[in-house]
Amino acid sequence: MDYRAYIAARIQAGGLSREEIAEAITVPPDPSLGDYALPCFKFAKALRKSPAAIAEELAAQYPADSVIESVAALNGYLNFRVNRAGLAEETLLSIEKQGSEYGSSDMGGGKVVCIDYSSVNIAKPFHIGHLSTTVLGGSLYRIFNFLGYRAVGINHLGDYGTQFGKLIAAYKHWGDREEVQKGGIHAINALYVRFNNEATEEMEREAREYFRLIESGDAEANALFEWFKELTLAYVEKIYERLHITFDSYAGERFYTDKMQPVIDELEEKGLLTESQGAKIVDLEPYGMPPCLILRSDGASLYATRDLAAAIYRKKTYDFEKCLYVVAYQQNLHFKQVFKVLELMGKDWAKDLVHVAYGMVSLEEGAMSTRKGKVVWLEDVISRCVEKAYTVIAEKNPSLENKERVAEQVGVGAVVFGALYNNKIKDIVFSYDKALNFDGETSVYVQYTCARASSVLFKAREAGIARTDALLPPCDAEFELVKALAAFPECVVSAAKNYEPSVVARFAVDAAQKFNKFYIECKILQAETEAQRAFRLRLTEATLTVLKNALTLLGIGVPEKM
RNA sequence: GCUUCCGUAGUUAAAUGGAUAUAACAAGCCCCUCCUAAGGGCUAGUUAUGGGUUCGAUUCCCGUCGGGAGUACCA
Repeated sequence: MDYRAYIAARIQAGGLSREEIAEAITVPPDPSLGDYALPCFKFAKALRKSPAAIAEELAAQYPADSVIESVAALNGYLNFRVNRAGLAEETLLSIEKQGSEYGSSDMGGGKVVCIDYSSVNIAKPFHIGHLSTTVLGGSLYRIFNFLGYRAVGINHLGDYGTQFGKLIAAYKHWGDREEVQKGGIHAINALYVRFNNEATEEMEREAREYFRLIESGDAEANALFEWFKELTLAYVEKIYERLHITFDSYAGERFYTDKMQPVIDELEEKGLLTESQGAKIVDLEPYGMPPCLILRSDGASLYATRDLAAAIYRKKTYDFEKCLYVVAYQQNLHFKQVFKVLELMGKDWAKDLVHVAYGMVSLEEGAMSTRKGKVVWLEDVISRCVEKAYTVIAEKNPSLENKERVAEQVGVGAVVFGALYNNKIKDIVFSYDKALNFDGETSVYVQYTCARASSVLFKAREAGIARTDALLPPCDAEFELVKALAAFPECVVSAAKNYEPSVVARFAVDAAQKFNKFYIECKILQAETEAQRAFRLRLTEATLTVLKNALTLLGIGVPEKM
């Protein structure tokens, strides 16, 4: 039931449409005021009356019924109280019927949303800075699928550039096949770092030559490159598995090597390409932006050139309704330029390209720097969180089976949640202190709440208490919980609309807080009456379902016990 | 310089233009003969600054201050 529409249909005020009234209906800051409220200030001018008077009048006229039980005017607000049992019944039935699908919808109608995220660079291990794009993208992928879209996850590999020439040169000078095979990506990265620190003029020249060899299809150079790529992918896939991240495509920059020329031709045809300082550019001066570089003065393509080709390819291949780029705000200008160039090329779908920008990660001692060794590797953060989880479990619940498995869910969950809980645009200063804190507004809190609920339900089953569709008018704590659960579907929609998984993360904590208040205030198994116990068990089960759905959208597992 | 983002308790943050600005962490104090204390309760403490728009601004606009990012051949 859409309560806003229901209320709006029963109100006539100042010639406003029902939609406008429904839109204006809010939720009061304090539940003791009511469940819904209509601020009457907007009507004051048209009706030439004070908001307070209008509210009084509307309150007197409003036909209370079995859905909206009472109406009261206060401070220019019209406050509505819904029938608690009615809302509870509707919400519980809907959760019970839909189960793990509760909160999903078909609003996407099967339309495609491409999501470009994580985008690993060959030969570069993940540090903590790669976490945001990976888990934000991974969560958006799930959220859009949940809402009936067809999400296409794209890992736009960073597999093109002169750095790979450098890498091969470094390997040729200092590398050892066995060591690299054994050391994997960190061994490769060490070679690259060493090159940047120690390379001579001569080696720089070699690096450029190796890059040329890769480009011209030289067998040996390509074999080395492919080997580095394999080692990189083997490494990231392990991490993706732990984070529950998947992709539908690994088409990276190299994939577009042969797809750039047509774009350049098209730019030329459309008269957008001009020469400046020896380079080919698209002039964006009229739009207040620096030029978009398409070809360097030596004829080589650039980042923007490949992104243009990639966007066109994706539109052609997937016919997306939207294409999201989950990339740090550092690249705001780059995407503004690329999107603008596509618009100038007459691609009407350029408006469907969205740069989902997020904040930067630094360390307490400042910006990360691989060269200076100021770096926090992602796998280290994950292992430390999992270890901490294991330690806590061993201490608090020594008899728990599957300690490793639970520790993995808890530890990984904490890492993921830490990156998804706040607005994505916020910068993050990483610290182990914060990462390892499992108290308060964390995934651990939500998981713990789930474990409590599971435990109650388990004990009920053990005692042979059957599931029922018992319903009672909820008390305050019960009703606050019901309202929280009822809000989940619109939370998911809001998360998708704003490309903001934090909405779901915040929902999970809020619902968990409401459950814990209920859990403390209302005895479930030892309720006073059987009907009360049955209703509370029903509410507990529904809470568990919804919290699971929320955490699943974030890519976080839910242990039954912990 | 220009462009752009950000500025809320000691800290990290929340708040489609709405009522007394909301949580968590840290601090102090309480609560396990009772469904998991990774929990609950209590105390104390916040919108950088000056204008403007509005019945009403943390939110929108302009300025100032402070911080981040970007600003032509890296990605």
